Amino acid sequence: MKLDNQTLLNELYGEHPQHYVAVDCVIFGYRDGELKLLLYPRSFEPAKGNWSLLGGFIQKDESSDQAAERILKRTTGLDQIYMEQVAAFTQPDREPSARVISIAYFALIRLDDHDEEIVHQYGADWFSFGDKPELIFDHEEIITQALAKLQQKAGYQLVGPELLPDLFTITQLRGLYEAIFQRTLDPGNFRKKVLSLGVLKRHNKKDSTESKKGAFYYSYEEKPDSQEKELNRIIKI
Amino acid sequence: MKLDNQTLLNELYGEHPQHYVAVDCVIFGYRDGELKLLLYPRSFEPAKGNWSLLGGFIQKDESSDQAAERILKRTTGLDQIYMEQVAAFTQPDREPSARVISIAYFALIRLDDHDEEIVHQYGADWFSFGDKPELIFDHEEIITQALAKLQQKAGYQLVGPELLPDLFTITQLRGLYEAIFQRTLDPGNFRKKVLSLGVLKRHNKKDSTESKKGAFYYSYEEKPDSQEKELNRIIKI
DNA sequence: GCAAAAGTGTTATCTGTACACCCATGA
DNA sequence: TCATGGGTGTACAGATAACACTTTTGC
Repeated sequence: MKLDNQTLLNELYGEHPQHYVAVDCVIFGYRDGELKLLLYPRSFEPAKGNWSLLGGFIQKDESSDQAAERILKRTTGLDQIYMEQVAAFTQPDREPSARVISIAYFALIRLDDHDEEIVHQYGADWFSFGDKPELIFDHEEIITQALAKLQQKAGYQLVGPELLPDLFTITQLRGLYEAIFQRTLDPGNFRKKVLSLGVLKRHNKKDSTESKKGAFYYSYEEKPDSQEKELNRIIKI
Repeated sequence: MKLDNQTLLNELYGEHPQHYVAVDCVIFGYRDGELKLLLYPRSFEPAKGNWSLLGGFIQKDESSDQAAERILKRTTGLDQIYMEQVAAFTQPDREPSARVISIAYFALIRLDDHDEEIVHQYGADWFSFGDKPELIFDHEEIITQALAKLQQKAGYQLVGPELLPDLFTITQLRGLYEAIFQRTLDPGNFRKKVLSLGVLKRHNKKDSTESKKGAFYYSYEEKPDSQEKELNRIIKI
């Protein structure tokens, strides 16, 4: 107990309670036409061993963004991951044994990039979105809201580069969008739509693993003036 | 200091710090064609007397939703107000003298409903959105994000009933939307769009204060099957 | 040759937008 | 009667969605 520090604070806000504040990360990945979710067996009580989102507590001098980055880095070995805040979850009884306020994030990571070693060292595993185990506390609800946020983001700008390799085909990109929006999309119309955004650059190499004809690889091209075009809707929700 | 309680918690999460967690409410109103904002002179140190959002600390057994409701009720006398979480603001130095995590909300209230007495008793005042004073801490940024959230909501469903009287004209509704989106909207097109949603009910009474011809009053009609239609976009952001 | 994905083209329909135009009425 | 906002109609541009069709190549 840091009583000295506590005393200082009491002069200002001392009559108010303090709370544990955690971050919980919904980590999305994509492989084989399916949206994946990284889940962990909880390593400490309560609910030790049950499947859970990746989480941790906010420390004294870090923001929730920093805490989420720190936790993600520690457990997956990756940094500079795309992350976005989802919402704060604050029901007093959302954890049974202590009151913990949770600030939820979603993160998008490339499945092939990331360090399998570190992930497995924590007993973590990737689950298909449609086939996930029962989760502790309100983590199911957190995931639902995280997916809604991801759909919203993906509806306004391409989420290719965060979840796919540097080079990808339009069909792979469509597969990703079908996974995110949980419905099929017309191949021709999708192709025209994403190419019209003007942010994809075609390469001369072809991918021949998924079709006999072979499909051109594309990469995401960072254009400083491409912002405006991106505001057009890609998928109408 | 509730040391006994503290000790219990320490068995689980004791090594982690705790934080003050506040809610800050961006309270929107609408009058005379302008979006309004309810601001308070801060009643306690630090920054006492400076203009600020309405805020307060989350107590032991309440959620942030409940805290926001409690604070709003205490200061405006109103309950059952539409409120929505905006985001958590967590920069460690966002307040200069102590670390306070803030969960921001926006609230929509009808300016004519609310109890002027209670509001003024706290020295609070309504400011036009375009003409607000300098605010403490990061409250400017909170307001920016709150407006973005409001625009998003208003783009997908009518925000008439929360901000306007029970009976309103289409022109008044358009004025509200013009204030929210900070741009002019075509009168004819706006009328057709909102009426096509099928959620407005025309009354036989007319309002004659704003035009010579007089305009029909409408009210919001709660239809159980109107959900689907509401998902159509009202304003393209 | 055939199947299967890649890629292009065509068309009907819907939506957004600009704007013309009549209506009702208080000043 | 005329200015003003209320309210309706029209017409064009662009986006959406369904789907036909052609290309390429491994089997």
